[in-house]
Amino acid sequence: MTAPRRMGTENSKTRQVLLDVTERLMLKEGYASVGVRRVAREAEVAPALVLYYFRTLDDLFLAVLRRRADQELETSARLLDSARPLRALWDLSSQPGAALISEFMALSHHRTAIRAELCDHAERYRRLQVEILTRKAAEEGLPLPEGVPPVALLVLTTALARVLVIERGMGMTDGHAETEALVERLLRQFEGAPLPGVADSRVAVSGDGGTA
Amino acid sequence: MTAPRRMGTENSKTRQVLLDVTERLMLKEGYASVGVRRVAREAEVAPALVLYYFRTLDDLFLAVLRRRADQELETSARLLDSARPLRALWDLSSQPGAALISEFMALSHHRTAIRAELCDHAERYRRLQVEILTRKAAEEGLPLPEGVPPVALLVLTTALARVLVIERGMGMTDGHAETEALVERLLRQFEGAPLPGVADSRVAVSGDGGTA
DNA sequence: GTCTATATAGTGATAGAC
DNA sequence: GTCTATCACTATATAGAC
Repeated sequence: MTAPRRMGTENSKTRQVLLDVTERLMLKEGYASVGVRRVAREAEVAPALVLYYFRTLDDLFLAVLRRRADQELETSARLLDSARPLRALWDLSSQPGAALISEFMALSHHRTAIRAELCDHAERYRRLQVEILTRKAAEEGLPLPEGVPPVALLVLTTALARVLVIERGMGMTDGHAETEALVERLLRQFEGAPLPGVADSRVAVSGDGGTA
Repeated sequence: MTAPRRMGTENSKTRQVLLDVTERLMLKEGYASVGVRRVAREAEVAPALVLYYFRTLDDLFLAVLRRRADQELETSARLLDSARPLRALWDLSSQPGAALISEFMALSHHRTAIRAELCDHAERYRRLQVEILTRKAAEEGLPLPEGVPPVALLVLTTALARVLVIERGMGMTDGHAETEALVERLLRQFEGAPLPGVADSRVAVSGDGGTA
């Protein structure tokens, strides 16, 4: 029954710096480069201070994940609720920072506490997006392809963007230009699509963009 | 000028076991779970034996990567050269073992020797597939969508399959059924597509599959 | 709130016996 | 070909001074 260890407050500036440093480190050098000493060095504080704000390394990772998850939920909700939700989703998922979630996926292989949090976030994130897309599809003229469930469109879009971001970060660019051109063409088709119910509101993957 | 350290031969059975163990470990618990002692324990040998076959841990990772890369090149070349190359590609990329490359991508963030090898493999892999797909598209009746560069089709297919494999491995299945149904529908369309040049050989993402 | 010092356990890698 | 023993280093985490 020893006294509980002391711990820093949530709104400390140092705490934010530690979160920033960890996030940057994960993106640049991968989760394995994150350690008490390394984070402390980058933040220019003593190693013990890291464990003053975060009891364990897992807590540090979890805090970074939660902050990012909240931010993603907020940003995506705002952007998706626009005139061009699909393009917004594509742009959002194509940001370099989107690679952070992939890093957490890799990390979660051997940190089970993180897997739970990550699965939870992914589920909430996807459901929120489906809800917004579906609502917009019902309410407005809807720039969305018919016959494709919003959730499938969501998975496809985010998956493709995510892989491109990761490959780009590794210096792989083979086929990216062609793929991005294809996405751009599809997005334009959705955005320029006529009202639902019209015959050629379908989305042709091939073709010159018109109905010939 | 000390004598070089001793080292095992390429075709040793123990060596193969160590490679198997490492690959399995990476898939199940992530690259961070791979260590000299852990691999030795799983293979039921002494830790020093791992470093007898692989001078450093990097060498072990590289050997696993190279074996997998060679195997992927061979398998994909064989499968892609079939009547339904796209479906073959999809099935191949959807195997659980495909997650290994993702794990190496994460690992390569802080092991530069691995990044080079991985980029090299990815480039050769993609080019081989493009070459086969393009050749088949030219030679045969071609079950391929027009207006979409083979390389873009390749990136799209492998990216989507990869993300689904990873998510499945984490227990996330949200939207997978709908996405797989969409892929299945597209694959069927390609396979059942008439000869190129015909008006409706285009690929409709929406619609009931016919030209209505 | 931040530090120094340290406990305890882990790591990759090496030398040399069998 | 496989082992035991060990070196040098790093890891997370804790205790307690300032």
